[in-house]
Amino acid sequence: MATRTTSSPDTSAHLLEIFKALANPVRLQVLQWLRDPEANFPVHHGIADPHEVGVCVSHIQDKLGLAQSTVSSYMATLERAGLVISTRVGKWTHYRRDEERIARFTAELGDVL
Amino acid sequence: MATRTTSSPDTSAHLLEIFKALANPVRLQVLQWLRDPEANFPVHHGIADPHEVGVCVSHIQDKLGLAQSTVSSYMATLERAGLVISTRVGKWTHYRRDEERIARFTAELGDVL
DNA sequence: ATATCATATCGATACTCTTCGAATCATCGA
DNA sequence: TCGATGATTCGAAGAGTATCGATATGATAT
Repeated sequence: MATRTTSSPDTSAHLLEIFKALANPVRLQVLQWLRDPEANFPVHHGIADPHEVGVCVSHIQDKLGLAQSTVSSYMATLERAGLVISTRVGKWTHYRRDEERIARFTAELGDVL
Repeated sequence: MATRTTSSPDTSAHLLEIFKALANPVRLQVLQWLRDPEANFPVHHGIADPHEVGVCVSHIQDKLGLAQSTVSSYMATLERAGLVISTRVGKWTHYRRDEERIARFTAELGDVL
């Protein structure tokens, strides 16, 4: 039985926010990289597996080659859209995909689009 | 047997173009209105059913209350993204959803996102 | 406490998008 | 062919986004 843990009505405004977040090549790329953290990022300093906590901002920044402030702001945008979840472990902020909400988005998109 | 008529590989660039087209409240709204032309727009002057040809720009413009040039440009954006199809009947340009491509987009989004 | 490291926020600048009105193009009817 | 009507294209003003460097916050270790 798949109980819906996270609840949020996916309003039209929120739908728009998701599309805006995805309408940028860098953010879209990062989201896709995060599908397979081990394949796309170096392992983090002894921290548990990346599927748990995610990938820290510095690694994403290294791979993108953009300013740190830029990356931070992009990740915040993705988080506001509900596409990623941030977890702070010590001084590192890790981001991982919110698979549940992404799945719900792609699944229900046909009904609302 | 569902044969794929329209072929286009849905490249990452095209995916981005779709998201950009959808990342605007007006364009998103029009696309949703076009799901049910009869319910959302007045019937056009004797022309066949709106599912065939679609809705003409003037009707969309009336409903939106934006300048005609603006509406025209929005519809062109939606068309470039492959979300609508335009059909010229006399002096009227009609737009309807490209249901096949929209369906493919929503169906395959889970794989690519 | 303080120095240091990872992130986040702020302020500026360049670029893109939104939206308009005016000019142009296309089609129909007289 | 001419004038009217619908649509597209063009050029401009304002709003929003991308991106940076500088500064601020939060955490760790000394």
